Amino acid sequence: MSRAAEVVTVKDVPMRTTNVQDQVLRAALDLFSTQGYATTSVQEIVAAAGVTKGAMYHYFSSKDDLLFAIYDRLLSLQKARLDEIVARGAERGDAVEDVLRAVCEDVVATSIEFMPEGTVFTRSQHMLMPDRQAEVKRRRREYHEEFEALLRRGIDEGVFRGDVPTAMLIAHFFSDVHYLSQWYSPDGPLTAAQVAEQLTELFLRSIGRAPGED
Amino acid sequence: MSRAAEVVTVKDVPMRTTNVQDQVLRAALDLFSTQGYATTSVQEIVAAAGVTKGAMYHYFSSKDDLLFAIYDRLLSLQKARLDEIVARGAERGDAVEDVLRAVCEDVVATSIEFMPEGTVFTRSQHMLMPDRQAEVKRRRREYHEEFEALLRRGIDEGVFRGDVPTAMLIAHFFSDVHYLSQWYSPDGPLTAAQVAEQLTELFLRSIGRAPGED
DNA sequence: TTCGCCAAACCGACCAGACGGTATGACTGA
DNA sequence: TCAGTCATACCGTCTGGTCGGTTTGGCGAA
Repeated sequence: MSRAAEVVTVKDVPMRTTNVQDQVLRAALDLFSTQGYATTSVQEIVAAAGVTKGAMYHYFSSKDDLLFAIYDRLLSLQKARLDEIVARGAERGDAVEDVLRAVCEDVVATSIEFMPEGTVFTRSQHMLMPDRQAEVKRRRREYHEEFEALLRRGIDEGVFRGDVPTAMLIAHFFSDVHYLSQWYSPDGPLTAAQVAEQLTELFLRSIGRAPGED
Repeated sequence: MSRAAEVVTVKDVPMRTTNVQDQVLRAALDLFSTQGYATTSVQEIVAAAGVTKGAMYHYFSSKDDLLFAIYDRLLSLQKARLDEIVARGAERGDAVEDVLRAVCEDVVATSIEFMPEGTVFTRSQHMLMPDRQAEVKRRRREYHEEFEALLRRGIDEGVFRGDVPTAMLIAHFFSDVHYLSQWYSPDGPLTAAQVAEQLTELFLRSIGRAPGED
């Protein structure tokens, strides 16, 4: 992201520019997640954001750019959190199960917190320009590879089962993450933390070494 | 395969009408699944199907109608298969785990077979007209309720765990089903049957009664 | 303090084209 | 002749994007 990274924030100056970007992005996220990307017009976005089309096109080069900015923010955030949890686990010398549990619970909780982003992600990824789409795929793969390293370590140490391809285990877990927006509601009986804990527990149990396995 | 199962084929009659419908639906499915619903124009569909717009609008009332027809076919098919498997299990007196296993493996395998439909389903459900969308939701709920009945039976019989809400168990399983189109490729190393068996096994292990549970 | 100035921020009218959908009528087999 | 089937031409609407011009605010010079 960091499109507005170099905006110098002098005290007292209300930095209008960042505000416009924020408002537009917020409105775009809201509309994309409820109506879908293709059915939301730029006109609608700028109206909801309270700015004009001219202002929007001053900061974003295209409608596609808005979509990518949303992805970018989510991908960066989740990757940073993953890195941090893995690093902390390593320096503490935690058991691989505990690290994986922390990772899983965090990504579920974060995905709930950023559910609109997730909705847009699932529905509209194929609408991105091809190069942007490739970039998104690349960064997702990076994330999965770091996740897979944990799985492999657990398999090598004999705490996770080795009879199912890691690719399937990865898909098995991230399916839950991506599916959240299809069923979870914060108004329902379950808190985000409960969902995170229970889904993680289900996953960990399914990948645990089978009783009779060598 | 036999995707066009109930088409009545009168001898010698080239059944043009059904052909037009089929061709249009096939083309729509193909384009919707690769480009997305909103970004595919009616013009493209009829061109790919080798018919004209006039012909298409003779059989379908709107573009929305095409989308719904795709959903309708998939929902009907999977519901019918579920009903049949449950009924067969009941008359044979099979154990609930075995019935559930058969159901899970079948829905995974079927979802792989009809993956384009699944892709469209996931991406474009929110583009349907509100009443159609409600109809889709209603039929999905029906399906889930029948699935939930199996879970409840298993919980009552003490073979499935009772400490996680059934709603979450349902979501946990169907997340795998919906996520298939995001990662599975028939050209990859895994056959559909293998994926069905392994995902089902992962699910069944995660919902099995915990060792220390009462 | 005030003025002049300039770059960045922003405005909003405008465009070419594509869209979903329709009106009309020709063709065809019964 | 008549109902069903389809081709063709067309319509009004809306889209993402552009562009010439205007406003704004910070700042050096007077």
